[in-house]
Amino acid sequence: MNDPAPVKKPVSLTLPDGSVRTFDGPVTGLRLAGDIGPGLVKAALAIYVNGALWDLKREIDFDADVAIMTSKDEGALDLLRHDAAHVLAEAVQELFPGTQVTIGPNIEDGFYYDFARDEPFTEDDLAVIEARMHEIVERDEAITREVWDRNEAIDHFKSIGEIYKAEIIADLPEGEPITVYRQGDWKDLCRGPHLPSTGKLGTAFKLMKVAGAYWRGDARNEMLTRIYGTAWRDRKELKAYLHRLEEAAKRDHRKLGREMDLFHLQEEAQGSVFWHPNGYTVWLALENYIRMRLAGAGYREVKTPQLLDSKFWEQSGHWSKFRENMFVVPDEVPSTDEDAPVLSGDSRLMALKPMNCPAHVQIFKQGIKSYRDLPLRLAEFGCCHRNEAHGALHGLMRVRQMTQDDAHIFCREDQVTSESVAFCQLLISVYKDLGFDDVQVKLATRPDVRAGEDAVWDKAEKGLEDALVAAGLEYEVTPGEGAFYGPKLEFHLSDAIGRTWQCGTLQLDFVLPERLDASYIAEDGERHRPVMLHRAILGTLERFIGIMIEHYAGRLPLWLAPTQAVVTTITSDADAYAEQVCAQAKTAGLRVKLDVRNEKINYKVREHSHAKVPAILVVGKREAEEGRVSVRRLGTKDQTVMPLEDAIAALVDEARVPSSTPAA
RNA sequence: GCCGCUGUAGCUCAGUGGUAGAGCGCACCCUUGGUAAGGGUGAGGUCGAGAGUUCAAUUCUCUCCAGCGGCACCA
Repeated sequence: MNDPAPVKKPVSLTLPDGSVRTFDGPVTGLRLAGDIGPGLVKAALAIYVNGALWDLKREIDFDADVAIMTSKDEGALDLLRHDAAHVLAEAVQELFPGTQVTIGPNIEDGFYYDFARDEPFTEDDLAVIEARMHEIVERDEAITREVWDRNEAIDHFKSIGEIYKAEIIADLPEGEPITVYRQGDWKDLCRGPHLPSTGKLGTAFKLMKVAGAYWRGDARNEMLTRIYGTAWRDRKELKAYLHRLEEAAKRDHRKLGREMDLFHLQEEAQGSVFWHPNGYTVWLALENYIRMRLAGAGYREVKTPQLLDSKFWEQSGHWSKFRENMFVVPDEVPSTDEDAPVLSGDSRLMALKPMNCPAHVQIFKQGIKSYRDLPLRLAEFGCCHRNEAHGALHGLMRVRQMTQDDAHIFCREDQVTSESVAFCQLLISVYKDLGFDDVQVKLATRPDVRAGEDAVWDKAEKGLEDALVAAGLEYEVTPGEGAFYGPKLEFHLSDAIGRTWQCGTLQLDFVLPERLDASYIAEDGERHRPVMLHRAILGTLERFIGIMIEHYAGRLPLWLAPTQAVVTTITSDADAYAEQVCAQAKTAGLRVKLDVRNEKINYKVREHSHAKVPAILVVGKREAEEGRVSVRRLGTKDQTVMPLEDAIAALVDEARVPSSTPAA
């Protein structure tokens, strides 16, 4: 029996300008482009069909709103980068037979592909692979989409030794079409869409680095070898991107920390910071600012022990949940005999605190608390130690000894929302004072394994959400990412190269008060559990200062700058006057240094500019005679000559701590 | 912790199977110069640590340590 000839149904496509083109049957994006103009065939990369992105060579057999994507479109880069990942994979499999492909998505600024190979790639391989990628682009291999049967696909990929691909297919939801993209002799399972041919990728790509990455992002799985690359529309964009990376490297807080003499790290205390006088000046300015803001928001500052007995941590739950991150110390007098073992026998175990919360609960528990005492807000610049994995350490951003601007709010359940709102408002106000407007906010909701009843979680999550809305914050929900004891808000800031770091946080906790038996007497005369809010604005002083250095490229606002002004001379004739200027500025409360070295003014200006000193007060014979100073501000070449008093007054005004009341 | 790379003077980096070099910085001398490097002289290095190969190792091999880039973890 013959199939009846398919009835050709006309297809009408509506273009973005509203015009409609009708074809006598199914039509590809490519044909539509040709119908519109030959230039478009060349420029077209893919086509939007009712909002979904399709391959140009896929037949459209129904009426639809369409838009042809060219490299100018937003989203074109994603497509380009995804194709670059495929070309990378093809190149790798050509060059290194037996290498398995896994996944290769586009990411911000580029793409990567994870390969399974006994021998990991090294950076030397990149040049060879990249050269092969260029060949594949030159071959201009046609890329075609095929829909496969699920089981056939699994069998096929298994048969060619691609067990990861087979696993991916097996895990795809039933009913999801299995699409395989063929480019030349090479093929890969992929959702698509893709460019019509490899030639469309162009030459504006570059392989950047190799790295290890766990299969499916799980450390229990085997490690794959990942190749990162970047891809752009044209060479000019690629060059601009590489330039951007170079510029970002100049703002690296580790580099600036050295250049500005702020801090250093050394291997005998890895992960713990040696703060130099300059850096600690910034620290103190920031800490005092936060101290002022907290006092204004009704917090009381406390200080709790560093070293606590292991039984304390057992009670808090840290011993079972967090011990691998804790520094444990035996409480024993070490042997003074050089040849004897340092420690012997069985001593009690102590641990350096990794968090402040259990200690704050102890303060709460002293005496009997009434509902009238709530909310009780206990703040501490708490120095904590966490034994972070070696590979996690990163300058100031990830350390082992950290000082949090920590506080715990003990309150009634009905106070959770108002406390959360107040916290968000405080946080935003602080970030604004510190120059950060661009904050990524995440609401991490209940994880699968959790303590507490769902009704409580409902309330807690809603409380946090309400707080975000009340504070006018945009946020993203990260489901399942909350702590086991409660949901949390995370406030992320970006570093110089776009990596984001969590700084502020607000976590609701219904578990710890229970575990440590904290209670208050309510109006009904009964004992009730308080709710605990763990919260930090900066997160840790270390990380926040690291972020600030990069954010400001070292050019800290005057109130935070270690040295606010340098007074320097043209010739030694003005030394006496310079000393007077310096003394007067100091008296006015400025952090000022005197530089009367026998060096040329060019040299001294250059040096202090490199050190990121915000203001240079140059004095020569003329200024000395007139009681004036020549002010040169960092980042400009301008010089303003003004009376000494005016210059000092202006600097003092600018150096005022934000949100502080001006001196009367 | 896992994968890759790196480790030479205070900093940035060159270099070599026969124990090392530059620029900047530093010290001293000359220079008193109006807003991003004035000139000269000099002092600095167990070439990350340990083992191995070798007549000889900073150089080659192995182990360890640390740093860097990712992954995982996380403020």
